[in-house]
Amino acid sequence: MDSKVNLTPQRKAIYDVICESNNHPTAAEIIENLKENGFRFAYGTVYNSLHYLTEAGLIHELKLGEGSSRYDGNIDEHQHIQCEICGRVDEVFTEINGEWLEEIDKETGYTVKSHQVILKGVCPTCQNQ
Amino acid sequence: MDSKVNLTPQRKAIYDVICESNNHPTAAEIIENLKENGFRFAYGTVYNSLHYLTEAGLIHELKLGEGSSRYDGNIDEHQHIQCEICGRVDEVFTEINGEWLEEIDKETGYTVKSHQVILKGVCPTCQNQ
DNA sequence: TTACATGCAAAATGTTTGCAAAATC
DNA sequence: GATTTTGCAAACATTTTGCATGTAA
Repeated sequence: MDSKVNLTPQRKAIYDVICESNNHPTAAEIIENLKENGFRFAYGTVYNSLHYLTEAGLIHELKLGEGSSRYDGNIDEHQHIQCEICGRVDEVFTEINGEWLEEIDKETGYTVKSHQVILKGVCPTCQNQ
Repeated sequence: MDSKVNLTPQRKAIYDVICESNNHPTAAEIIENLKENGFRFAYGTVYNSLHYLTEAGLIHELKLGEGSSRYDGNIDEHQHIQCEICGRVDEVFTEINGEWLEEIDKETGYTVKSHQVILKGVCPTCQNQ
């Protein structure tokens, strides 16, 4: 299916920024980053591309409740933790217990399709301050 | 500490709407609901009051990644599940495994302070359709 | 009187949309 | 030449802010 993905120069540049960033950038951060690299795309183009890349499954859109979405180039199943102090977002790969989801199914009557865990805490760097 | 909460008529009306709603209303829904009850507060006042009530610990603000916040009058520790089809939000009381959080601590180096789980699925009503 | 609350409108924020121009197949 | 993508600006929705007015200890 990857063969069908139409990676225009703009989309590629945006995708690269997301993958090279280690901090789940927001759209605004992506645009800023692009400027530093000499690109200057319109907001519309960036959001367009982000939607396209998300649709294509190359990136994930993270809505952590901050107002602006963040974007993640790692498409493996994982969760996120955000530092309350500096705001950085890191990956969490320890998976949630499957039994827990079954419990929810029973408790709520819902057919559970997906889950997103947003953890908050203090990152190692901020702990040393 | 509750004795210090200053429940003005506006705040009380807003609080009542949230508690009486069984569907975690958004600010817009709260305003609409207030209108039906004959109140007509300014947007600023409603947001002001929602912040106050959140600060006071009477309600919780839910950010489920929809663009707009929802508000919840149930302040017991619990999570939420949202129907992908009709959008309604229900409570989930089955708690997450404590060991899981300790794992995260070890894996990430973060001091985990809180966690929010957002489940998506299909509610019983929508399943029958 | 002093502090806090309200109403209103304007501003800020993040995102989406419409459309003409450009690029691609 | 048809389809898709881009760039830009305007529109949009939600939330926040500033300030004058009003209310309560």
